[in-house]
Amino acid sequence: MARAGLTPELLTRAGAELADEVGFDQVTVSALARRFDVKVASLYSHLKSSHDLRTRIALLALEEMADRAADALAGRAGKDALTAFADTYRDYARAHPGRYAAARYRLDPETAARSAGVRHAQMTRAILRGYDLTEPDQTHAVRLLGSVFHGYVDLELAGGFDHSRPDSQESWVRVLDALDATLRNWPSA
Amino acid sequence: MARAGLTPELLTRAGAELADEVGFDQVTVSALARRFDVKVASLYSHLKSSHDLRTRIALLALEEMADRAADALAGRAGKDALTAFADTYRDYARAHPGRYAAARYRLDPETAARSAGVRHAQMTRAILRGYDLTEPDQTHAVRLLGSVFHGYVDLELAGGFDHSRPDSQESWVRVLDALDATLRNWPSA
DNA sequence: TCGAGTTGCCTAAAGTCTTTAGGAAACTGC
DNA sequence: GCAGTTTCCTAAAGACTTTAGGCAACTCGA
Repeated sequence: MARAGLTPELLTRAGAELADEVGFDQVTVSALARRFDVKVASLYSHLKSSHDLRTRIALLALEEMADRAADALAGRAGKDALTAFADTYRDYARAHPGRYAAARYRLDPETAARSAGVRHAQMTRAILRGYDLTEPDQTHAVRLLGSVFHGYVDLELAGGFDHSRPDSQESWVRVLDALDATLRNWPSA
Repeated sequence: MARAGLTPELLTRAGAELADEVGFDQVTVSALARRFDVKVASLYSHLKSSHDLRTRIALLALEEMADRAADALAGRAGKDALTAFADTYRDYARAHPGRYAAARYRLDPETAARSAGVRHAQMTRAILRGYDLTEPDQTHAVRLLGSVFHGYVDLELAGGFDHSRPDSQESWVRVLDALDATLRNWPSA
């Protein structure tokens, strides 16, 4: 029988597409096998387990987001950098909801340390260089930014802002305005 | 054979405990049946489906959180109300991670409209009465608060702040300080 | 280019979970 | 105490995960 030419990378990309189409938690080894017209057991030559597949998709999503964020950040500083960064995050989530959910998949500490999650943290700190914060306030601010970005995008994706006025885009802009103001006037302890 | 005396309410409570012990996505009809020493099919006299079980747990969690938040809010205003509200949210999540995850389970619009989620929104608006915001800024602020609370708690629960200094409690306090300052000096459009 | 070794896909099978159908024992109320 | 209802059961089918073992299809050295 002709070989299908599967590789872990190919399966991961297809898994990411599947996630965007049907949701990250609907990504199964079975569904992926179906997509390649191959028996389920065959995939186990390339993937250790269902968890392995999910982890690979998560790492892919983190990489993609970090790459886009890095592009967006190039040559920007201050509020300009803040909004560019935040927008890539939100835009990615809306274009790729399954991948975004994947990026929130719980990784074990070693995997997380080797992931592009580290670059995210570095970029967040880079943005804060445009504001006048020193440790430990900078760390507090990193956590605030992470919370707002993740929280807003997550609620928006869950449909939380769907059926109320004003529309989400408007709130997003105003939330970023508020965040910028907060960073410029960070209250001391 | 003696009856087990199951009811949807009993099963929901047990499901919530199970969620806190093993995680919300590990809550299955099978595991619940095991816990009551009863065959799986028996539970289908009380629950429509696995989705029904999850929905009930979600509604329970939303109720519990709203009740605690209402208690915490009684007699408080301004920053005092803000932190009390935020703390009940975070404390609940840390004490009941499975239930907290359940509260984020996607409900269909009608169910959501009948859920305690509505009370959460009302309480958030009540807190903002202590600040000087009018529509549509109040709505933007509601969304900001929801994002920060949810985002922070979610990241913290995912272990995002585990292995770095300063500890999460300290950041939480400073984030709430910053949020209070933001609301007091909300930037106009 | 041909044989040896490796790899990739297969069948088979066991264990998990969900859900429905249909039956019998245990309750309920008249 | 009997009729009707409810609750739990057995049985079964369908989906997903994972492992074991087999054979065909590649790869490479001689």
